[in-house]
Amino acid sequence: MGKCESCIIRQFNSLKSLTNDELIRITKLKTLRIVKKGDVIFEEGEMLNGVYCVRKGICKLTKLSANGKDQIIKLVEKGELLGQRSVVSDERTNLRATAIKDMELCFIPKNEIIRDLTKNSEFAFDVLKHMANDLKESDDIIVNMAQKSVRQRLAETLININDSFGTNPDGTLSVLLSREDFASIVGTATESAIRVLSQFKKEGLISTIGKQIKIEDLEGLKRIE
Amino acid sequence: MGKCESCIIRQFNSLKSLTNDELIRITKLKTLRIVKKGDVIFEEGEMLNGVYCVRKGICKLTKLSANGKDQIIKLVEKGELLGQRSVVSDERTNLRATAIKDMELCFIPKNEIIRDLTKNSEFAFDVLKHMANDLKESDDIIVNMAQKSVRQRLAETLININDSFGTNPDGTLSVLLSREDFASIVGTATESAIRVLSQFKKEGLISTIGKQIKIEDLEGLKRIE
DNA sequence: CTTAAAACATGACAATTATCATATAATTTA
DNA sequence: TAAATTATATGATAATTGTCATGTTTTAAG
Repeated sequence: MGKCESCIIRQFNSLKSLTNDELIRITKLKTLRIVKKGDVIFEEGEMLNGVYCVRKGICKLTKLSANGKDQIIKLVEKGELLGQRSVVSDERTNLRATAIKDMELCFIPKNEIIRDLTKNSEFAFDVLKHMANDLKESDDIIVNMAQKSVRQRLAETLININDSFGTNPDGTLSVLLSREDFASIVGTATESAIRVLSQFKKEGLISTIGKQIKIEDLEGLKRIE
Repeated sequence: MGKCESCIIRQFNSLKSLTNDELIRITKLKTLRIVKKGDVIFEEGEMLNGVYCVRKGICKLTKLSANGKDQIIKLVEKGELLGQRSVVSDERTNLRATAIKDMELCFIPKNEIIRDLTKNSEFAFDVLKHMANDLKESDDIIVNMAQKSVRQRLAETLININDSFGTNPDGTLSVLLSREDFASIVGTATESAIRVLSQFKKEGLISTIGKQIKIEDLEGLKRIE
């Protein structure tokens, strides 16, 4: 297993604010976890004993609604931290994390993170900034959920995935989601999501190769308001 | 103007983690701001030069949607801090703050807050905890918006306001909101909010005295699923 | 390769919610 | 106090979205 000091991944998250000594400590304490597509990394309501640093892959954070449906709150990709909120609050997780692609995760024990948070205010400040950004994004999602149509939300979801995760060589979105996942991001019935995607296809905004989606008219999608 | 060291309000927010020296510095730098019901404390997109500590009153945080409607994201009451997110991120505000009752706010300059955040890791950690909690609440709201009906959301809103802010001596909710405000919390048309409230009234779940609302059957409201 | 299971797709219809119109009550202003 | 404005209320109707049924395609398992 590699050393945190020389790991590039940490440049993308708050761990970049740790000192060399702190990184050396973490290198000794961290454990690697390999997770396959579809596997659950942690359940909603679980007590987390640390945070995960995502080395490879992508996962979804979901919350089970009272009506039995899952709502996807966020997609987390390589470079991001997973579980900080629960560790910071010293509470059980409020979300479930499920791998969307095969993943490699570095698990860093809670005690070490807490220690660094209280000792290294630059690190604490950086984690704070990241959480502030998450909060802003969540607020935006609330407004979208409350004020926009399924059609608008789905168009934005496609645009966001395209922007954040990019495309494969053939132009299809690199993150492969099921229609149910799309419905779960947008907060609608699976059938409704399928229907709107079919509509987009008819309008020439997207094309599909199997369940892969390719954006054909990004500007057109943006124009859906 | 009073001294921060002896102010009770700060026990309710992160300022309680400041040292006595830091509080004395803040006392000298802070300014009092009096705001009347309906007044805007800061606009969406404004650059904030500090944070507000709410000494008295309540305000709403709203975001303007693309369709021109305001969405209420959060109600902030006495004891809470206002504007930390923007100050921490060093970004313009993403929300507008409007007083719902007459308010008294202590304004603490940004530099001082940033200084304390970087010097005092206990303070930084505490602000972090508060933001983690805000984030969790926002995630819950997303799920509610996405998965529950207007009727359910409005029932929950009444319950939350009752729990968080309590009632007047006559039993009516102590926070007086317009029907438009309710619609803006729930994310629906004003007419729809009015209709559902009328329905609740017919069902004996609430009663109204003018625009004041009194919860008559809390358990009944909770049963709406 | 064949079969079973899961995911995708679409029609028909019901339920929810938005919009527009209009009326009444409450509040503010002149 | 009267007039004007704003907030509340409700009906009628349209638009959106959900649910159930059913068929097809894709994927996984044996």
